[in-house]
Amino acid sequence: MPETASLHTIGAQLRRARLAAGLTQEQVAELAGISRPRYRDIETGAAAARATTLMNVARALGLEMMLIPQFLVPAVDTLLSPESGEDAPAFVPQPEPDDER
Amino acid sequence: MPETASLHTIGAQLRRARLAAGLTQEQVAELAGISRPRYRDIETGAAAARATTLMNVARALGLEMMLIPQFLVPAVDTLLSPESGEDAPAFVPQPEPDDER
DNA sequence: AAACAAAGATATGTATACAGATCATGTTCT
DNA sequence: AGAACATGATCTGTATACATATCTTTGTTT
Repeated sequence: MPETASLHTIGAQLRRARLAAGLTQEQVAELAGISRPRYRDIETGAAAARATTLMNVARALGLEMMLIPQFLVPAVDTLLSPESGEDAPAFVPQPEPDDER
Repeated sequence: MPETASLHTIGAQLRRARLAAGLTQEQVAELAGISRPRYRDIETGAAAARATTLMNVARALGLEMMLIPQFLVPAVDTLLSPESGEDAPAFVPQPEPDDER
């Protein structure tokens, strides 16, 4: 199963976002509502999460899972590449805010 | 767990993409390497797929799963809104309709 | 040094995503 | 009308995502 590559790619992205946010694995796991061993497996690419779990983890890290038409991927990558999340650390939304002000 | 809403949102997106591509559930299932009953459950939001399975299904439909920083979501949505169907079958998804049935 | 915190890792048990088979309910055609 | 096709739906069994507990390792701090 060459899906291992995808798992590793996702995991690396999560790890980068987590370190950028200054959070521990345990903190992200709790924010996402999963256990630390499970988050570790996801971040290291050792196991695949469910789509819903990945969405919760992503939100805990300030990311949103989206399905992008393939022909728009280069454009989206351009949006992503020049800048990363503002380096201002120290707070991350919770999974499923449910309400907006 | 109101993750049911997320499941239905994803499923509706897959269904729109599938119909726009003129594919049957069975064709998408085969392209994605899963069974038809499983694809049906995913498309109808009856069950959550694994992240890897969702990626395979998305690719079969010309979509790519991406993790987008939340502050960039509006910009990406703008990219998505004007066009989307690439060629043959003319069907243009609306900005965010509910569900069709 | 010891103490602590964060991450790596394994084991056991449960929930659920999967395959494959089967049957029913529409649709849309000659 | 039937026939072919697409979808909805349920069942049995297997693979794996999950929780929880425990232990080790590495890195940092006093």
